Amino acid sequence: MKGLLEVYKILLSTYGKRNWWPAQTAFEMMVGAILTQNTAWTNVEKAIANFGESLSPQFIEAASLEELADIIRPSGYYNQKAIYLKALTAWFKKYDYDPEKVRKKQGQVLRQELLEVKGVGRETADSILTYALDKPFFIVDAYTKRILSRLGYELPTTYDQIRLQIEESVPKDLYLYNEFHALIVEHAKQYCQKKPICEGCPLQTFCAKKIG
DNA sequence: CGCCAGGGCCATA
DNA sequence: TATGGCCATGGC
Repeated sequence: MKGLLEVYKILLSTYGKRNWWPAQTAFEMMVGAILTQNTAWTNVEKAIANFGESLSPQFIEAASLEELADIIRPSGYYNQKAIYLKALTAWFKKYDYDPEKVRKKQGQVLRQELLEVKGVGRETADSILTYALDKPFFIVDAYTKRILSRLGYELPTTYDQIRLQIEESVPKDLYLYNEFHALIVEHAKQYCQKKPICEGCPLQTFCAKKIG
């Protein structure tokens, strides 16, 4: 994907450093990654707020599925996500709920482990790896595919093919992956919703160049 | 009222 | 491997 780094630079100069992901702790980040699946972040915020002071792996381990579902109700799919949070927490317990212990393992190994957790698919795994565990894997979400497609890039069919192509096109750097994805989300929210807003779009020139 | 949001699971062919 | 149904709330 030629010119992808240029896209990153334009977005960075336009929106500035994002300093993502909005979470206080690694565990809160992981919880947010589950709750935001196909869900508006504003609803996730309500669910997070409902935990109050008890957003901890210990609380989720002890809580019943019914209690959990009731707390996370605003985030939608609450019955499924309650199960997912339990599964994620059970995985985390193997590391004594200690993010530093998790980070001692290799990224590829952790990715496999995460994909075996019910409710953690590729995008969620890569989000957790990049934003909570310091293991760089480029996150391919709906926004990423939409923007790249509109810029004129031909995208492969599977998630990992797209991810690998992107990773081959930019320096393999945790900080860059972190910022780039955050910038993509910010840009998409402003200009790349279902109905595109090309007026004032900072990628307009680049976009026109690729599409013609 | 209908559409959609920072997906993933499962069954099916 | 690739579709399709399903899950569910809140904002617009």
